[in-house]
Amino acid sequence: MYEQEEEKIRKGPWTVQEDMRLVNYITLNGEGRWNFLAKAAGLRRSGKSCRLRWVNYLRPDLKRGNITPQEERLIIDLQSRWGNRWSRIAQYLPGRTDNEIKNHWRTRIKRKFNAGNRPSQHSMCSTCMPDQFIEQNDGAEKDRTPQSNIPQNHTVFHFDEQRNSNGVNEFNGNKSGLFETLAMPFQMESYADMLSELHEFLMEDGNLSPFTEF
DNA sequence: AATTCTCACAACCGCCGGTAT
DNA sequence: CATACCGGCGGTTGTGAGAAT
Repeated sequence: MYEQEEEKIRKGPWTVQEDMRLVNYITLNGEGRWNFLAKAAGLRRSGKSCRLRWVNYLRPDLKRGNITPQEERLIIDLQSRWGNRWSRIAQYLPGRTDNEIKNHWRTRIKRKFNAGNRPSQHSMCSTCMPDQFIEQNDGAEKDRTPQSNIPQNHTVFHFDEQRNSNGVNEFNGNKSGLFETLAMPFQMESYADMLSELHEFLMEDGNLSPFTEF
């Protein structure tokens, strides 16, 4: 009875323990094979759910902080070109996820449009999105490797870091998840630091490993 | 102070295409 | 070739937080 309940796939918000388990497992073993990963990490989650949590929230290369005006203009331009191809659009905004862009579009940009403030289409082409750049990447559409065909030194990717009034990089406080709810007193400069602190914590704690039940 | 409304976003769902068997 | 499985995508929903009343 209870054991059957235990076996059920969990849904809903992720707990700190689940986040830690997932981060720890992927850091040690890499991502992919999500269904296997979910079981191997001892998570009572679907592979899909694990992938989503990692891709949209826990990935180390995510850019945290508000969408900048430059990024917003890029989103508007790319959306006008390609429609709701969010994953494709996300490839041109390093550190941003398709989910994040989609949410931003729906909740902010679209509302602005509905209010009659729609900017002219391709409004940023001449400044931030040279045709040469567009064409180059259109031509490489089949190459689905994110960022693999993005010119490293192109100005369009030189977005400023989101900084707060103290000039410190903003680590956006999301409503739920590892960063806000961790009880540990992390003083982190970057996600990499957080990961190493997390690993230290896991090793010291001794109660949590990817293979122990909780 | 209490209630209602609005907004933002994390997470789920269903579908589709690619790959393995 | 047929089927099953998996991962990725876009659409949608649920919910917490803050603002407005």
